[in-house]
Amino acid sequence: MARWEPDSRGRLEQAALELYAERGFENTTVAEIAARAGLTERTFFRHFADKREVLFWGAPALEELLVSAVETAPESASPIEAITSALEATGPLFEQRRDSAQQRQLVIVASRELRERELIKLASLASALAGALRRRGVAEPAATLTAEAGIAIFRVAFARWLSGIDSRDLPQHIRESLGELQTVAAGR
Amino acid sequence: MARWEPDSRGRLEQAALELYAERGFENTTVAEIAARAGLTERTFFRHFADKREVLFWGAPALEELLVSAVETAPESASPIEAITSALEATGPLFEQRRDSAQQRQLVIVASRELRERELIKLASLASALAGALRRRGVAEPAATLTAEAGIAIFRVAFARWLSGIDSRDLPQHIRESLGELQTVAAGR
DNA sequence: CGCCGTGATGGCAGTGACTGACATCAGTCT
DNA sequence: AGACTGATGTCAGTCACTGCCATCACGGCG
Repeated sequence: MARWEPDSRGRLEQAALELYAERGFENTTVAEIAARAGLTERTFFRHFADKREVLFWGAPALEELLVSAVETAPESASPIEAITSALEATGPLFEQRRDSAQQRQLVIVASRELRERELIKLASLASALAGALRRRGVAEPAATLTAEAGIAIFRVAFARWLSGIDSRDLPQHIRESLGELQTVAAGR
Repeated sequence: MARWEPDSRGRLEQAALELYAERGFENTTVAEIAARAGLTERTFFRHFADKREVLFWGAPALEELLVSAVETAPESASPIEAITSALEATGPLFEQRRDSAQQRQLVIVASRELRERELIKLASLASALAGALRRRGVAEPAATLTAEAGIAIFRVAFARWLSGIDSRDLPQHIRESLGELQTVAAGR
């Protein structure tokens, strides 16, 4: 028999999400999260750098997916097209877990500290995307501007998709937000 | 005679910037900042909500300036034009203090916590700009997308201006970044 | 003239996030 | 069997941040 229950990291993630949702991020202590997971505070900090990070374990995989999608986009695709199609490729990753994504988003928007953390994750994503564009031969500042525009598109599309304002799927929202951005950028 | 030296808030800002620059944000305690300003830790927290906020006292004025510039832009101006011209209007505000803006930016970039705080300030700016656009009759999601695009333009332009890569002034960099964004958005 | 309210500050105890050092011990390797 | 490893626990310590109460120059007011 194993010495400890398995998947302590997953139990910590689960416990943290539950508690943040129940009583809010600010009103939850790390000791409480650890207790619910049957562990101690010290162990929490061995798995996560801080109290916020426990909600963002998916970021590295998302970044990897996006970057490789940009890198494998057809040579002929324009920068904004490469970024947009990469964003669309994240559809399956989110569509399955719409409910949990929604709950997580509710928790994040309810806390300033968590919003800050989300923003820096998105900024890191933008920076990685800009790097991938540069590897495709896109010069600065076009690479950075395109990546930032892509993140803006994603933010708007993701929010609309989560709000369930209509029944379109995430890639459709992304495509539509791209169109909107192109319209406003053109000065219409 | 005054009971205390005047401008304790300003002294705290000054001391904090100096110490963050000298030994880094992480290696500076609030007690040290307060001591250099001839005050106590408790007083620091009466003036600033936390250790990061001391670097961002200019944000409300910037937001006010940008919002009123958007609101007073000519009726005929397109949304992106209204935002861009508002951003250009911040030129004088920064041009005078280029050196201190540069030092401040060095401090911010060196610390993850400070970068997070900067990002949420910019996001709050974007949200305020989107609100101003809506008051001009711009619908969602165009308002949000235009505001976010404007912030991206500003970030790129500001960084290039600070880097001193050439001798153009901030409004010129903003105008140029707008052009770049329009080019990449169009799919070129 | 003397009393009183006000506002900025200091002092102090307490909570909670996070860290470093060391101990424990089931399972594994040799 | 004995050494080794890796995940966990224990504990003390630092520091950000908060609540509460004390202090006291200043300005007004009777």
